[in-house]
Amino acid sequence: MKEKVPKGYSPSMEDYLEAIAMLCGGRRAARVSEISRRLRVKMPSVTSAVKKLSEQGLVVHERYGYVELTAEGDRVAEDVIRRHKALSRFFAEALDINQEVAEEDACKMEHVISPLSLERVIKFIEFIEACPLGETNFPNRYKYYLEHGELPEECLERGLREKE
Amino acid sequence: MKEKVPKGYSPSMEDYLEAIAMLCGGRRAARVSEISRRLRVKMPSVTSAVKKLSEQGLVVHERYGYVELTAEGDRVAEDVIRRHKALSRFFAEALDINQEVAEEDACKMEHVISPLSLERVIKFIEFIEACPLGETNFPNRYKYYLEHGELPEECLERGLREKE
DNA sequence: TAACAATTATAGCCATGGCTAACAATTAGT
DNA sequence: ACTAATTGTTAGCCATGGCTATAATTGTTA
Repeated sequence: MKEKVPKGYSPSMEDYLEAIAMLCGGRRAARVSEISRRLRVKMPSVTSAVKKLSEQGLVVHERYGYVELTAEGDRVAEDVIRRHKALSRFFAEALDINQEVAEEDACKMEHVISPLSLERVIKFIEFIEACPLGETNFPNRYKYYLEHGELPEECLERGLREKE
Repeated sequence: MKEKVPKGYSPSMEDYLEAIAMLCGGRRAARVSEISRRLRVKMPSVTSAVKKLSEQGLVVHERYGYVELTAEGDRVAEDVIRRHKALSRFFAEALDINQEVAEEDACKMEHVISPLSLERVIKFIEFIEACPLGETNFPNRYKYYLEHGELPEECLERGLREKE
């Protein structure tokens, strides 16, 4: 019972937890070599990170063996993944960015976004997906603007009407 | 002529450049103590950062004197500021996040966002500001959804119409 | 089962970027 | 002009998180 309660973890440690959770994928545990490959760091970096995480009670790891998340580690990892998914969906679906770049940006931003902004990003996606306005819906108009550099007709017409 | 051409700078160094540019604000140069206060780091941290920046040709600094950006330093700083402004406007105007949190998030994300995503964020703001649809415009609908947790009428009606 | 390959760990280095404590220069007050 | 306060620098510490080189363990296979 000496926990600092709602701790924050470094981007690096969050990356390790996320990678381990993805590798475990429900079933088996993760190997050091797998984590190393996934995060594109060398194995000694993984070993020392895992050591640190295990001292913090986030993973269990026996020498030359598997790496597994503890309940707490899993909780943290799932939260990172939640942030990641929200951001990558936002980039891909709302901003119309290709999947690869969307993932890359999500990977970096997931560590720094505030809880409030995260919730708003999620609301935003919910909203644009739940509000289906056919041809005139928001994503379509936005994409038209992206492609043509000009506003679509609907916007222009109404804009003019307002002005006079 | 030994430059690595389109270098990338660390978040920390970008923060220093940004702070110096803001403090110089066109006219006078910056003092170490000002940078220290603005970034909430101690003065020795500033001294060593400034030393590094001057080795990289981004600032000019004479002992016990002022810190000024070089042309190159100014170029980099302006780019950081551009990213910052785009992001904070996006958070504040598009996601309806209060100014303070918008600034905080922009401060962190400005260092990691990809050029593509940045451009899209800018386009996004341009779009929602340029497409004025009165009561039924996108920001209004989104804010309605934020406040009520329910889609506004326009969305619901059309959504139903589509289904049958 | 002995030896080799693959995997993992350890030791120890390096860069980054904070910090404190102590010292030095500059500026201001009298 | 002298001294005190302010400002800035230096030296040196620490944590983080990479890395290489080398050692240890495990698993496989002849």
